[in-house]
Amino acid sequence: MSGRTAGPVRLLLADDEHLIRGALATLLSLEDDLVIVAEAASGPEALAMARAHEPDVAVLDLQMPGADGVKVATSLRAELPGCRVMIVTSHGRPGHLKRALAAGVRGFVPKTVSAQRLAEIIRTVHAGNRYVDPELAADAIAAGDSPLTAREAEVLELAADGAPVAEIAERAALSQGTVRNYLSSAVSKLGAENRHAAVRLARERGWV
Amino acid sequence: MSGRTAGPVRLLLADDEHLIRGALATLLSLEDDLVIVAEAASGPEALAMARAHEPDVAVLDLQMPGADGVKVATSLRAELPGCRVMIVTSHGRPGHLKRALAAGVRGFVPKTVSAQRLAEIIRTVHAGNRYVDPELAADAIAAGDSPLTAREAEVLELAADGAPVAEIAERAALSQGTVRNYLSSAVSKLGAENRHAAVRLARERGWV
DNA sequence: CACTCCACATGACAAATGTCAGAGGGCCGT
DNA sequence: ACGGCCCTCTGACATTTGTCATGTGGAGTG
Repeated sequence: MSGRTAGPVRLLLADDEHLIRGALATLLSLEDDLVIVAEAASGPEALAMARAHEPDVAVLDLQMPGADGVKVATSLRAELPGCRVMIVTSHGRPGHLKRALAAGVRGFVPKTVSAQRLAEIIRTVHAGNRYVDPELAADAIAAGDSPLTAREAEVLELAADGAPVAEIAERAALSQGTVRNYLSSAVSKLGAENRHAAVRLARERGWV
Repeated sequence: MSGRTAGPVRLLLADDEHLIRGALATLLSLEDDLVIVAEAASGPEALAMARAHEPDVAVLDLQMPGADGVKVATSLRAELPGCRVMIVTSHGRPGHLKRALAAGVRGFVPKTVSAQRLAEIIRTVHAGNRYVDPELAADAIAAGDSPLTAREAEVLELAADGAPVAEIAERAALSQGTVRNYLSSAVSKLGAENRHAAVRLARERGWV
């Protein structure tokens, strides 16, 4: 019993880029067994549309205003367990994949695939299977697990926008010395030159 | 005499995201007066395709592997003066617009427009007019001109990836003291807290 | 229970960075 | 020719980081 037993797969399409979303909607509609029942241009809108139309599969862009694809996926998972969620993205950072999988996403594909291929993957996901782009999966595996402790990651994240230690300490409710220690250990664990390089590395690997 | 006097507008479509490019190609083909004569997935490929097919209008994505849209536009301008170039982008930073216009780009639109609208804009550009998304234009105007001197901008750029002063000094062939002075004045001109915030600001406004 | 992580802290020191003042030379416009 | 920018440099100083040693206390595990 995967969604409806017969009939077309009912899709929700969410992407803030009208051009892409419209084009995609047209192309996917060409497939006999796929029908777009709703479109959205932002995270919250996607959520609302999903509630209203209860699609079989939600195809979400990763980066949207309001709430990103993963956040939407998390909410969807709770509210509409019958709705499979898949994410389509331009920038395939390993971290996004990890977060997405943790949020119960069933499909994760880069926008470099063809519409044909996407349609196939939608069917795969609808059938109850999972699909992850092999390339992205390989990256994620190569990146491995974060060597950072929770606090180190938190402090590193607060340091991301170039804030001085004093501000980080305040925002994390830590002493400045502690912040510097965490930063220092994070930097050395990542083998980075300084905190900024460390932030970049951690971002690339999805550890923040 | 703009391109061919009659007949359909011959288009080159360049975008590294197969999904988008394919979808776009299909949608634009629906317009009677537009025909896609070539597609490309990278900067160099776009250039090669343009040489081979001499399209009337080249629709380029801003971010592509190999060479970004603006670089391609610059080359195209030199090699195929008859080919109008327009840029389509997801991320509309004012700086990109400025660079694009300087490279002789005739149209600059965000991917949030509809395909219908894009088709109209393609016609506008083909007719010899220019088109710039009003929103992006407003941002660019609001950002104004850079208050940074050439050197300040250069040093700030070298500082962008978190390199230490010593390295910046070496790469710019300046003394460390000079580098710190430039950095300092750039930071104060931009009203930033530190060099990193300054880099971010300058990037946003297209001053680097 | 001992052992090992982790969170959190302090204090001290070296290195990097930010800020000032000053100073010479070049280019441009009036 | 003069004043006004910009480029370049130096030296000195305060502040901010990065690094290290070291300590306490809690949580989890063998």
